[in-house]
Amino acid sequence: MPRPNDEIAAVLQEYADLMAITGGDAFKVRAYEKAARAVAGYPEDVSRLDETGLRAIPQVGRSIADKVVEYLRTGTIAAVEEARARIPAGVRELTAIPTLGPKRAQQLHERLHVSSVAELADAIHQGRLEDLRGFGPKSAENLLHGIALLQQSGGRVLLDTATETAEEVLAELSRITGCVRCGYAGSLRRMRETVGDIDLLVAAEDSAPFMEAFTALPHTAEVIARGGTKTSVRTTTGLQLDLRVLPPDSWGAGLQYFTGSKAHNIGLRTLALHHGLKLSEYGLFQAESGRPVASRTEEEVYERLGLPWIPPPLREDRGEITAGLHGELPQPVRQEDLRGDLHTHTDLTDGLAGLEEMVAAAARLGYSYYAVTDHAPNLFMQRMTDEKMLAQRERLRALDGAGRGRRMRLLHGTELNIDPEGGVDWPEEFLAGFDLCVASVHSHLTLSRAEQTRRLVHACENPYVNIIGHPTGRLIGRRPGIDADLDQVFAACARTGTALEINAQPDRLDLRDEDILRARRHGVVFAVDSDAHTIGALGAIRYGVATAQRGWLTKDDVLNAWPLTRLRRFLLAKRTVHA
DNA sequence: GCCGTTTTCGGCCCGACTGTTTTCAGTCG
Repeated sequence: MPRPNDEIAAVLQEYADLMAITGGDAFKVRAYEKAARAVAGYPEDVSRLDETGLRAIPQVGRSIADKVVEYLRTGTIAAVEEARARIPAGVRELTAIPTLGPKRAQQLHERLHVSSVAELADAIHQGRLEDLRGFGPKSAENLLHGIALLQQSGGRVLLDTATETAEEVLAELSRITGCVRCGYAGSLRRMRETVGDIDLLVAAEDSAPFMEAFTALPHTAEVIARGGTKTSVRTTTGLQLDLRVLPPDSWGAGLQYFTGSKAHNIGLRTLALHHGLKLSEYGLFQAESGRPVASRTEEEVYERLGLPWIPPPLREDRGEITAGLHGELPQPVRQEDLRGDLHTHTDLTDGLAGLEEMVAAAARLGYSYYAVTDHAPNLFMQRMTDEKMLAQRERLRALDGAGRGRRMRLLHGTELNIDPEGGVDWPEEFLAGFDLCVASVHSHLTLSRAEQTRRLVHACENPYVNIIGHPTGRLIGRRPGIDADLDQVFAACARTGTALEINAQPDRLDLRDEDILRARRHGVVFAVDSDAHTIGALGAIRYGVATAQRGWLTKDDVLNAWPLTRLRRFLLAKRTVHA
């Protein structure tokens, strides 16, 4: 189940959507949307706030605070119920169809009594759209197409897929004569966990050759829109790519604008207005004279607004503008800050590469230490035994000793399984032989919230458990993750000196950014781990780093960015307190 | 409905593209 903040945010968003469909005041609609976002991202549990506390949330005023109180008290909001009674849920679902927004969804509902995606498809096939003003043959075609796409997928792809596609296309575009600069923007540059479409930017005097090449790429399955500054295509895998070509002088402003997020940009524009400036994708201008002020680089644009350059993963309107104005923006952890990887596998369990191969690959990444953490025996299909684990330790120690000339030190660890009661695989005497232990939930994913919370807290209290691996167990787009009171878990981590993992595998990214932000407020430290089962998967660490950045973590918050001596002190401290 | 270094009233980001329009509304990002 979602935490109360998400649940309330969803209700507010639904109300906003329903209001938009009924043609309510657009500013009021936006007010509810903004409030929904603010509630979702608010670090405190909204269900524990009173009216005064609620009104301290940005964008929440008297009216919305009243509605939240009403929801918390009764589980429902009368105004939302009224709106629901007027607009069937299916009509709201219609707006998920690309090219169909609230206005046209409402028309379809009013005039054709369409109230679901399926009914819309029927209506189109029966030709009932034809006598509806504003809906021509092209609209009918686009809607059918959109419905098909909607049914095919959620539309969003994982970060690695998006990154790879973007890099391939950019490699093509960068080869075209006249390409001054190119890069990707949008949610991909902000490194959101999933990407709905990819925004590509090119700086060039003449856009034509780029638009031409873009529509002719092998990736391109269909051209959605084509113009002088923007062209959109859909790839063979159904992903939408948008290409914008900008004058080279506008590169910085364009990159800034198209990187977003939308909410971040609204904040910047508002700030610009206070400075008597106007910000668009073409640059920063004097509001009155229209005289250009800055546009060539992002740094320049931010500087003229009185801000330091804000790293894209932070541009989510989570307070980064205010922090920047006050000189309180964190220096986010970078991939080059990582000195090691603390959760990896070999072919002793379910990894695909041998110990020596994984170690060699890690050494090539320039790490100064590296932990091997194969699965423990309670994950029965891995057939782990004490003997196998001890034999691996001997091999690893030999490898570590043999590498005296090399810099990278090896740590022997394991990935323990947290059982339903919070216990782990081995007794403490055996655990004491490891340099570090990761402990993860692999089974019993449907226990109650109270049970999941208790088991994680109990695992934290084990003096040999150093890191909680992929804390929620979610698989993006496939599995929601366990239902636990994460704030209680975070508090337990902070209290016991247990780190939380940011698992870098693109289908996990667990913890996720918003939970990291909350955990950080509890004083938790983190480990950004690849959880690699293959040599190639070691490189996924970049997505973990991005997720850590989105959670505002500095290198001081991340234990595998620490020198080995400090890391060892952290690992041993927990055992020492216990002893 | 929210908000306040121009404001307690009157604003609220803004430009591009599409499709259906003969001048613009809707959608999107």
